[in-house]
Amino acid sequence: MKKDKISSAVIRRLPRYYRYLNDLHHNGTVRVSSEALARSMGLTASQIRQDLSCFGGFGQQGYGYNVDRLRREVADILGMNNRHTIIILGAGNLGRALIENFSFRSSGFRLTAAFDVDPVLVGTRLGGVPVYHIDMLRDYLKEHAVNVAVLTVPASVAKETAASLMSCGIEGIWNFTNVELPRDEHEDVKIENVHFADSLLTLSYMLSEEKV
Amino acid sequence: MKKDKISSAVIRRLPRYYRYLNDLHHNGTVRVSSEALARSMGLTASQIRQDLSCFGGFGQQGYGYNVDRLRREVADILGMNNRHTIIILGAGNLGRALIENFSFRSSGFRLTAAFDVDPVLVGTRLGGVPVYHIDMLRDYLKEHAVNVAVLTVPASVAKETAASLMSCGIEGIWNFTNVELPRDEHEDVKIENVHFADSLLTLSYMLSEEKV
DNA sequence: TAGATTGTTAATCGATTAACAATC
DNA sequence: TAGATTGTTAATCGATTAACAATC
Repeated sequence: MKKDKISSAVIRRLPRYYRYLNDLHHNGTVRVSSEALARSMGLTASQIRQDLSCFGGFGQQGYGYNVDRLRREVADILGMNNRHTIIILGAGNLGRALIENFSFRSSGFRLTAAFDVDPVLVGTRLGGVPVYHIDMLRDYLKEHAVNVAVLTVPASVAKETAASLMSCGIEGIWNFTNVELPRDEHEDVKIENVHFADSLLTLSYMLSEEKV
Repeated sequence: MKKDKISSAVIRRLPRYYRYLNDLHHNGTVRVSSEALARSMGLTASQIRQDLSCFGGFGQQGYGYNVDRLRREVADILGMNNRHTIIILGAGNLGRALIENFSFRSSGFRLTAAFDVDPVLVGTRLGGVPVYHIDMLRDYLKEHAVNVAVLTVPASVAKETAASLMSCGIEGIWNFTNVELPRDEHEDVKIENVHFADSLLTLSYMLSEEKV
């Protein structure tokens, strides 16, 4: 599916392109030039054209880009049409916040189940999905094709839960614990970390910059 | 406080250095070489020495770095000793997850209050902090020195809430809404975005890479 | 056709890696 | 002292920006 290796700098910008294009689309904007898009995103037109040309020529000389077409192309590049299935491990506040308020669908994922150890939660439904006991995880994964797991368990059980997921053949982990997950022999598992503390510390750094 | 302008690539790595150094410290490790740290973090020793030398010489030839000393230096560079004060706007699931499970203290922040519009929550306490009605925000900010606000409100009110914070002189916003916040005339406000969707889409991209 | 804007090649800039003298 | 490892300078690599011919 991929020609050359795309640099991670480009990849990290793709979701942001998608977000802006989606907004433009919902505003009813039909065409956009690299110049105009660059201005609104705070990038250079050159960079946008360079980035997009990694994947093909989506524009037209003298016209620019068709917003809807480009939006769909970017969605496709991001794999948003791959009907990924996702489950969530840990239905505490954070897990619940994601289940109830995050639109997995908008990113092309179908959330099918949540897992927790709390007897009060197990057997209930949250935001439309059933909550199972975490002991049922292996059986569930055997019977359902699941690509990705969201890890919102306590840090103390993060590593073992991740190991269990990997041994069941999970393809990706969206990790919200502040634990660095070892891949061990499962080198092919994709891990995307959301490190809240790293993010806040970056802000902390920015606050003390240029003071004095 | 800063000599030359530090590149954002370096800054983004600092919290990760802190995390690893903190772990080493808690393991009782006293010294570490750039070589050993690089191996465990998946970087090159050169890069670590280069990064750290932006801020000064914290190591010693023939020995390496004293873990505790370096950890404290990095903490200081990150501004973790600046006793920042933080409030949180929006005490829904995500806000509550942060209030109850995220250790602001470990990042050098003191969480002092939460704000929401839900009459059931207003007047109560969550995780040790009082919940006020969001109408009290301006008054609260007048009477208390607050550096940073966490934005966990619904997307529909994100922009106006941010504008209100900025007009009250907030220094930083930790933004969890999927809305791009305009700075308008408050150019000096630091904004750190946590875009869940961008993160998940990056994972989605990685999943479809190298397939075929 | 004339004007606008792409895709791409070349030039520049910045970040990472390599090398090594300094020195603990 | 000999060995280890830093901090820094130089070399390389990669990413961003500039320029422009192609063309809608």
